Amino acid sequence: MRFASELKIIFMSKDKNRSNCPISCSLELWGDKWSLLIIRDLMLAKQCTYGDFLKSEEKISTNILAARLKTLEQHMVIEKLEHPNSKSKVLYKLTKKGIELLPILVEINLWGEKYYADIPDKTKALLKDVKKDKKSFIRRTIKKLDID
Amino acid sequence: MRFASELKIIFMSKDKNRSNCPISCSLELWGDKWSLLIIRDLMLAKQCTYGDFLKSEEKISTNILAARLKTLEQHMVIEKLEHPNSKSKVLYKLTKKGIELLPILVEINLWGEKYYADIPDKTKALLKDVKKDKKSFIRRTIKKLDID
DNA sequence: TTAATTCACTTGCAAAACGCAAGTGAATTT
DNA sequence: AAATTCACTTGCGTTTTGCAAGTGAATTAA
Repeated sequence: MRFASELKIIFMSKDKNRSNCPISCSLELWGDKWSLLIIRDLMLAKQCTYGDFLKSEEKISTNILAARLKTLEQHMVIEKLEHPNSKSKVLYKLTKKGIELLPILVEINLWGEKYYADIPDKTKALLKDVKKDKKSFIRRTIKKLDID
Repeated sequence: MRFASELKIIFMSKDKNRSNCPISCSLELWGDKWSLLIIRDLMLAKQCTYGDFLKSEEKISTNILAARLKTLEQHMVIEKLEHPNSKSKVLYKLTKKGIELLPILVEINLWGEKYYADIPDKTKALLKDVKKDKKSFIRRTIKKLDID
């Protein structure tokens, strides 16, 4: 099935967009309940293994995780790296395109903080930092993520 | 069924969240391929009828639209108004909570503009304005949406 | 050196969500 | 009075999700 499924990607590359609206196009790629959580994990941890994602609080199921990782990789939002000291482990990290989703995640975080209760202390602390100087927070975080 | 379905909202209010992460909670509410397009339409048009949403380029199907409008209303992101000169029409508009999604939509728009081609001229013009002064754009747009 | 464990996935299957087309009843227009 | 518009609802086939169990390669433990 390897070859067949790769052909599928090349020739049937998920037909036409609904529209050229950048919001609509973006949602077609990562507009679901899981993709941005994967991105979030990578923003916080810089690099994650498959198992790391599974350990996250929201308990994504393994088949969904595999599917999301595949399409995010196909669309170059994330990339795979080989683990420095293990052939059986795989490292995932954000590409530049993925890192640039940070401002979106920041705004979602701020909105969510305003309308949901019992925000974890760790998140609160982070958002306090964000609110002190949003631009600087984003610049600093991107810098951290950018270095290999 | 009116009363029964309202009881359902009160007593069976869609059990537990996956986590208290504000991103995760936000995605549970509007993390799908359609909700933010409804919000987008309301940001641009200020008020929409049911039919207006159906006319949007992305062609949401009517049952999905009805479902999304219901949950967005239940969570007080949008509200219904009676149409000034027709009993058969319904007007939808954003609440304060909904209006405050604007920064998220702006960032999605900017990201999407960067990574997708053939962005409509109207959107390009809007984003040019955004990039000139993001804060001012958001302030002005919120002001416009706020006035009844 | 072999057996157990870990790792990144895949597979099967039931349940839920989606997408399309057609239908409904009240309000409005012709 | 009849036709049309309006905001939905309903039915139904297809797709996606979520859960549990399985797979094979790599690593660790015995």
